[in-house]
Amino acid sequence: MHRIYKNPVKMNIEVLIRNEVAKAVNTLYQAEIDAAQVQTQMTRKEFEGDWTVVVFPFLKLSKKGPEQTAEELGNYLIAKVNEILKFNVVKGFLNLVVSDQYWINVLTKAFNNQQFGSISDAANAPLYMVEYSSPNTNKPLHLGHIRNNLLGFSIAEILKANGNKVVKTNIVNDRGIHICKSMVAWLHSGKNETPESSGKKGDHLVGEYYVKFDQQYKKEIAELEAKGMSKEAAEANAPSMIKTREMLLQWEANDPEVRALWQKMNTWVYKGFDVTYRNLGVNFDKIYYESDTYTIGRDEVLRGLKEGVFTRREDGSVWVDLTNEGLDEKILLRSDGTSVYMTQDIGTAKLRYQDYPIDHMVYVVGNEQNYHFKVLSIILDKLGFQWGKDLYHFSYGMVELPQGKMKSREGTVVDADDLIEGMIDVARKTSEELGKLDEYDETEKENIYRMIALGALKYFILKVDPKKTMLFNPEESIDFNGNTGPFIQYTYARIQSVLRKAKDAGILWESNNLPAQLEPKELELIKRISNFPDVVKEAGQNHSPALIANYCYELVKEYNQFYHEFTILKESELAKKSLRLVLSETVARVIRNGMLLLGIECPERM
RNA sequence: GGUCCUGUAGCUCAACUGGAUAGAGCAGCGGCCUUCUAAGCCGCAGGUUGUGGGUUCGAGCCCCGCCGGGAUCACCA
Repeated sequence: MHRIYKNPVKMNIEVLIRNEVAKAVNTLYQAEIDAAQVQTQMTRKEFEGDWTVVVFPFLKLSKKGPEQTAEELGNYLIAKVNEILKFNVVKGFLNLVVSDQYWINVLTKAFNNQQFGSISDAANAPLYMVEYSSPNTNKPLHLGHIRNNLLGFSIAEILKANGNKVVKTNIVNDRGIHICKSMVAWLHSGKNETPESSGKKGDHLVGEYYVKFDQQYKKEIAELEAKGMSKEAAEANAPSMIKTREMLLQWEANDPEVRALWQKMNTWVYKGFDVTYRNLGVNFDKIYYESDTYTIGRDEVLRGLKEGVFTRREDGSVWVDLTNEGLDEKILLRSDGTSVYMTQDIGTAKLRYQDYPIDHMVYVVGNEQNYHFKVLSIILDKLGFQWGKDLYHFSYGMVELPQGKMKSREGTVVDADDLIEGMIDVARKTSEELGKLDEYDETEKENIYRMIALGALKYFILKVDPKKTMLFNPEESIDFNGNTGPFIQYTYARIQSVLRKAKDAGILWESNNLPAQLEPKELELIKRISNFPDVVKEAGQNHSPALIANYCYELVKEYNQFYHEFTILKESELAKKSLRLVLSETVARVIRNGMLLLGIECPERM
C-alpha cells in the first residue's frame, strides 16, 4: 500500500523509525527491505511505549527468535534516533519510548496551527463532484433521505479537508411517472387545494396525493381482478394508470396545461424541501433537474442506437445487452418513446462533465441501486465516455425501524420534518430541566436546542459504518448521554467554560511556557490529538464519516478523564497550568473541527 | 436460482484494513457534586466474534463449504 505522509509532525518520527529499521535490517542482517513495508503502530495503552515495530516479518532475515531480533533492532534505534529514549520487547513487538519533549513539540505545532488536521486546496487540486439527496418530487423527505443527506454533506466536507475541490450537487427527480401520479390524483380529488388554502407544507401536500393515487389504483386493480382479469393486466389497465401514462406522454410532448400543473405542484414541493434542507443544515453548489437532462440522455441513447451499441426491438423499445458483462438486458427507452431512470442518468452525467472539469464523480445513493450504477458505468463506457468506468457509487445501507423496513403504504415512514421537530422538543425539555442556559434569551436558547437536537440526530446516523444497514428506534435513539453527539458537544462547552474562566482571571497560556515532563494522562491526550490528521485522511480515503465520529468520541472520553483527574485553573505550577490550558484549547478546536466535518455545530454553553 | 452486502455482550455500535488480553454506549448493580459544567467520572457484571474447515509466526478481518438476515436481477425510481 502506498502511503503519503502529509502531516509533518508525525512524518518525522514514524517515517524516521521505518527508515532506520530498514537500515538496521540492512546492516544487521544484510537484507534489503523497503522502509514503507516496515510495520509500525502506536503502542497500545497497556504496554509501555509510544511507537511499536512489529518484528515478525524480519525473522526470516535475521534467522533469530523474535525477542532477540527485537532486542537488536531496539539497540540500533536507540543509538540512531535521538527522540527514542528506551525500549522494551514483548513477544515480537518492539515498543519504543519517545521523549516527552517530542510530544510537547507535537502539541505545540497542533496548538499553533489553526488548520490542524485539514489541508487547504492547492490550485491544481482534483475536483470532486458529490451527488447526494436526489429527491423525488412526489413526497416529502423521510429518515432514509436523512441518512443520504448527512452522508453526502459530510463526505463533501471531508473531501475538502483533504485538500480537494468539491462541488456538491443535487439531481432533482422532478419528472416521470411518479409525479404524474400525484398530479392525476390532485386533478381527480384535489378541489384546488394548495399549501396556502390548507396550511400544509408543500411537499407534504403533494405527498398526500401520491398516497391517494396509490389507494385509488389499488382499488381499481382489485375491481378488475374480481372481474377475472390477471394481476398484470389489471395493473396495466386500471383507469388511473392509463390516465397517468397519458399524462406522462402529454408532459413529454410539452402540453401547456400539463406543464403548468406540473410546474405549480413542483414549486410547492421545492418550498417544502428548502425548509427541510435548511433545518438539516445541508446545501448544494449546483442543482440539476431531471426535466432538463432526460432529453440529453435520450439523444445519447439514440446516438448509441445509430452506432450499434444498443438495439431496438419490434415494439420500438431500446435496449442494451449486457450479457457479455455478466448482467442482463436493460431497457433505455420505452416502446412509447418515453425515458426511464437510466436515460436521465446518462444525460445528467454527460451534462455535468460538460459543466465542470470533474476528476472524481461520487454518487451517494443507497445500496439498493448497486446494480443500477454498475449498469450506468458500463453504458457510459460503451457510449465512449472515458470517465464512465471511473464513477464511484458511494453505496450506503438502509435505515430500518424496530418493526423492519419503512413502508410508505403501511404508514411506518419516519418523516424528516417530524423527526427533527421531535428531537428539538426533547432537547428543549432536557435543557430546561438542567437550567444551564437561564441567562440566555429565547432566540439564543432555541438556537442551542436546535444544535443539540441535530447533533444527536446527525451523530447517531453518522457514527455507524455507512455501508451497513442501521437500526433507528424513534423511542430509544433520542439519547443525549453516552456515545452521542450531545456528549461531545457538552465536552466542548465545558472546555469553553474553563477557558472563559481562565481569561476572566487574567491567566495567560502559551505554548512557549510548557513543562519538560508530562503526566501519563496528558501524554495520552497529546497522542490522541496527534492522530487527528490521519483520521481525516483515512475518512477521506474510505469515504467514512464514521471514522471521524468515533475519533471525536474517543478524544472526548479521554479528555473527560483528564478533566476529572487534574485541576486546571488551580494548578500552582505555571508551566503545568499553561500546558493544561493549551491542551484543553487544542482538544476543543479538534472537537469543533471534527464535528464540523460531520455537519455538527458545537455550542459555547449547554 | 444468479450477483452483491451482512452476521461481534440482552440491545445499538467499535476494533487503526492481518498484530499483543475483542472495546464503548444503552439497559442492570454499586460508588463520586462545599472544588474549573454530574448531558460527567470511577467500579462490578456481561463473549466459543453464526458455524465447520483452510492459509501463517499470528485470523473478528483473507480463502472454501454450510446456516441465518438483507438488497437486486421491471416498459418502477
